[in-house]
Amino acid sequence: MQETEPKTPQSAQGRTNQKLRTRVAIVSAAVELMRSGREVTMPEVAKAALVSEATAYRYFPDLASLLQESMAGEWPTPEQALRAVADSTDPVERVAAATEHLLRQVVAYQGATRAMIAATITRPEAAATRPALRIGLIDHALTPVTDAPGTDPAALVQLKRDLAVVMSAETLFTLTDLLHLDTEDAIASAVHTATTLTRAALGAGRT
Amino acid sequence: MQETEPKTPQSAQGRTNQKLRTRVAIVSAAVELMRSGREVTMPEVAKAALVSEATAYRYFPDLASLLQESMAGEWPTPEQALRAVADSTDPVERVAAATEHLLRQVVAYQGATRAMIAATITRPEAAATRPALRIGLIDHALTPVTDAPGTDPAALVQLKRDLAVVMSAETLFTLTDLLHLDTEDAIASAVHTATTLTRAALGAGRT
DNA sequence: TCCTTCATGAGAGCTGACTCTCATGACTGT
DNA sequence: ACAGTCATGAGAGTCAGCTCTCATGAAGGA
Repeated sequence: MQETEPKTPQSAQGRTNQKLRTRVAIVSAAVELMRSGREVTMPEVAKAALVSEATAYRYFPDLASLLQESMAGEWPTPEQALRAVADSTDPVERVAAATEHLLRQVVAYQGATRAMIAATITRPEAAATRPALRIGLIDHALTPVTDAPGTDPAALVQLKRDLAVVMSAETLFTLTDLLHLDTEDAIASAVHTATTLTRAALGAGRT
Repeated sequence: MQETEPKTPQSAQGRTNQKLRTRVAIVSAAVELMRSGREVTMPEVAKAALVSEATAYRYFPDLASLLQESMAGEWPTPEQALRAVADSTDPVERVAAATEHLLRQVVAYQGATRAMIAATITRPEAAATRPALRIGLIDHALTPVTDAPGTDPAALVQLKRDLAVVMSAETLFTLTDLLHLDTEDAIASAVHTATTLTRAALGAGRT
């Protein structure tokens, strides 16, 4: 019951280039603003894109969608992110690298990420596309486990949930805003938490 | 350079009863609305308290403060929360109980909690008083460890950070909104994560 | 009892997330 | 080259979080 990709005005028909140009302009403006790390608002993006706010909303139903698409285009793929540990088959090491990468990205796009959480927390439905990034990273970090035999599938599912909670912007903000850790300590803490969970899950099945 | 407790209009001086009544009316209204689990807004609270919005803001600088104080007054103390495991000296068991309790409270006051996170995520400074609840619970759950000798202090600090991340509304919402778990599965998952971390931290110090 | 103090209400104002309408004019196919 | 389509802009409007001002009237002290 839905168009798939370009849900721009009048859904994918005629005047395609114009629409594409507009969409790109909006996303580019958003990306540029995001890179500053500051908060990103619709009015700001629209102004920077030389587009009216109304038009921006015609291309993206809400701020979250815009930020989501803009970030997705900027973030390295899981492969690129984990290039440093590409040769490693040690899940613990890979998860550590993935966690650190994820959190450093969040720090870099902190303002946009906060805006996204704010826009999403009171409308859970709008969060549908959010998990893509972390899930991709988690899965890729755990490929050595997934490929190899001998791991309890249920344990793997649980580990992924554990990591989805820990490898997150929410974790970063909990550590910095609530516990007042500085960025580096927060990242170190999260990495430690993630590796602990991974080690525990893959360690053994005694008792 | 600051008054300590009742930072009501004209800080604690004359007309004390009137001010107390007003403050209580506002908090009561907030509590009543919170109990419904629905979102809580300043205009709603003010109307329910038969007070103007301006007055509400005179007593509480922002929504977060109001919700914080209102929730704090409603939540069981750590002792009450962990009564069921009061006799237990097993940190794992106690942490499990604490986590489940915490998350069930969050579920009960879901709307207010979401509003609080929304109000807090884009203004980290305003989050100052938030961690009180979970930290209190965590500390109380870990008393058997704290009291007893033989645990690496650094490991304890790290465990508390781990748990501060996992025993949180953010965790619940990550699991329900992003991973689409239902409430019970989400709680079970978080409890599992918390116990895993506790067991790992207190298990031993090998390698 | 009078008078000062001060809590409060009413309401305007500002920002941001959205929504909706209406007129314009650029683009496209004929 | 004309005409109809449709992306877009402008702007008004709603709601919530907040801030600020001004007038009022009740509480409390003298």
